[in-house]
Amino acid sequence: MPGRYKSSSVTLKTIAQAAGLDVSTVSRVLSGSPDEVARAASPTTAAAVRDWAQRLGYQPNPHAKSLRTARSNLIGVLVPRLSDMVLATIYEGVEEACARNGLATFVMNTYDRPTEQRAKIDLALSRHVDGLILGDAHRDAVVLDELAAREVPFVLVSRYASKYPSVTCDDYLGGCLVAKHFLELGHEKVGVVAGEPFASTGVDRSNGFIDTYQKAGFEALAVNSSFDARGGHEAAEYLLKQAPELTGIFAVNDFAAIGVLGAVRDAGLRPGRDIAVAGYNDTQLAAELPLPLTSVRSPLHTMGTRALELLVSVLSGKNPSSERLAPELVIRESTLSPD
Amino acid sequence: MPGRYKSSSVTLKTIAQAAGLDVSTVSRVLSGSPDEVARAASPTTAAAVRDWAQRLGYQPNPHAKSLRTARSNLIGVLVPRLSDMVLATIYEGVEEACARNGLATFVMNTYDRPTEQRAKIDLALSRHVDGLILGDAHRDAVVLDELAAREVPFVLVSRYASKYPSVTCDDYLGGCLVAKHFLELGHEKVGVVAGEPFASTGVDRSNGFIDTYQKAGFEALAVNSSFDARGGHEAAEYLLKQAPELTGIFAVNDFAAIGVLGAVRDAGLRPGRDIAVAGYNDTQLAAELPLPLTSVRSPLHTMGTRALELLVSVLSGKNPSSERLAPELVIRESTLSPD
DNA sequence: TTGTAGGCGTTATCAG
DNA sequence: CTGATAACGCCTACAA
Repeated sequence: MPGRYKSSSVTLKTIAQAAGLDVSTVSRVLSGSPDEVARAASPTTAAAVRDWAQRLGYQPNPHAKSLRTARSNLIGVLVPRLSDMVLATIYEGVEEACARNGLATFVMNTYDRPTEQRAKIDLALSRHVDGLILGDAHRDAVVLDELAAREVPFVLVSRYASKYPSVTCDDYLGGCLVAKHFLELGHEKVGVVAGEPFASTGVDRSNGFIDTYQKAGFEALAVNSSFDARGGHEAAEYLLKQAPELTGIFAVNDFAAIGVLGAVRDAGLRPGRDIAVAGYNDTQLAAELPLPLTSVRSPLHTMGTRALELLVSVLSGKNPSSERLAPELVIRESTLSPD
Repeated sequence: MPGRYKSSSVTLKTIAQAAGLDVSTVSRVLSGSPDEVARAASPTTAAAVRDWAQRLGYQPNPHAKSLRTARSNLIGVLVPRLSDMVLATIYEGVEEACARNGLATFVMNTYDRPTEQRAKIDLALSRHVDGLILGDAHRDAVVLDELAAREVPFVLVSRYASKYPSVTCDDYLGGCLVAKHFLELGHEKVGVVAGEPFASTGVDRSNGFIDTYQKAGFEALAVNSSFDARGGHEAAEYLLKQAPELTGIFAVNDFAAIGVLGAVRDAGLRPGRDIAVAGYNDTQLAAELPLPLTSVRSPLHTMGTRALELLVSVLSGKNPSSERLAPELVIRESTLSPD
């Protein structure tokens, strides 16, 4: 019996013996809902059972329970990578909501690679999770279609795809907010560091920005990038070479924006003075950078909790609709009026 | 039967019927080690069983297995917070190593609060994890002592405490490396943003730095801080007010260092020219900042994998010794020779 | 209101 | 080498 430790091996049997009752009676008291119990056991025995359970420190064995009920109270969570602070913060919300609902999670990184996505999904399913929260959805929803075909309950978070239930930020609106801000400042030549084309986040943020500029009669220059600092750096280098006359750059992610700041400085420009830079997500870092960064705040923690609640609702057989949370522009020194 | 989906309900029984064998035989083939099988089943039946298992897509039910064997192949992982890129990267290593060992993890945030630590430990134990990896150890090891008293197998990662098995970076050495670098550059008046006093990481890094300076005949000024950008900002403000003549500041964490950069700029100083700034962990960000940051690289991913391997070794009844990985100084523009 | 009797899918012990 | 049998802890008809 290797690997054992003093776990509470207090079982229903233990309590039954202590209370001089049958195991089934004990089970009824301990697992039923309040009113179920009321109808199935006398108040005195119920009290006695609960008392013993408390005193002995009874903890139901989750494996036995899962085996019996075919429900594991386990949720699989897939993210591109947890070392992306954005997803990690969303996960904090998921975890909190899980705790409230008596659920636990398996979190796994998929690095936005479809093979990994499939592999990790299978891993989660082999552990018999009740459902999945996917933070790594691609716009072409092939993996999701497969999942739906297997009738696995799942919800998306952060990114949406096809018509699957999701909790996202209104990224299009977020992009518009930045564009309006830039326009008010008088920036006419602007660029967008647009993120990965397979993620709805980057695409919507860029489109919101670009469309708003178009309506105002200007063309915004866009280029894709990875969501990290390096990606932002490279993309901004490209933009500045392509169009040195730019006076504003919107990066769809704070980390990319940091890379943009670096590239701007490398080009001999003063971010905030010569060129406005804005990011997205209002990461903790944004406010604390040497040059505080204008950014769109998205309710990351809330997205996590709502995603879990959405999944719970799906698991209970409902067919809830997706949710889109409101972004908010936070203006800081990285966007000032041009000289 | 709510919340069910097409899970592979192929059981041993299914295979036994298909192959015309007994369940116990099938089990022996499918669960034993290669040589155990060789002694317990004829090659032909073994092949047949494996063939059917493959063809039917058999997946053992982890709950049944856990119930029977009292081993869950589940690991609990506690971190201060996953939105700290450092811990998230360590976790990536843990996850990878888990996958290799057929294990899965529950990751939980404890926010460095002892009550949360205890609560999350209990949560993990109630799920019958086989062991724990703790990334949130405090130097006063009270929670750990409790855990040890309950004979729960666990290892520490990132931080160490008391004599419990751990995988860490040689943080003291890391601090020394920075000090030597600063000394070579001719900095005599220096400060340390030392992080939280309850974390061995911050303490060791500071001490390594301070001791090296002391040996060289100089006094380094130290102040505690939280590990994030805001903490670094506040700490640096304090240091610069206390001793405006400082020409170098070592922050024990890259995020704190970013805060330091901001404070330095706020004070009208040019980081990298007027004052050297160094961080720790060589986060992705360090290289991409507008002013690239000198930092000590710690093998985060490896720390994660080694921690899991250490735990596996503990679980197999061994008494392995702790491991301390080597840091490496990465010099960038934030530390140049003083004018 | 309580007790009895399976069975969820596995593994382990015991005969044959 | 293989098959019967029991048990892990829990839930739930069904019967009393």
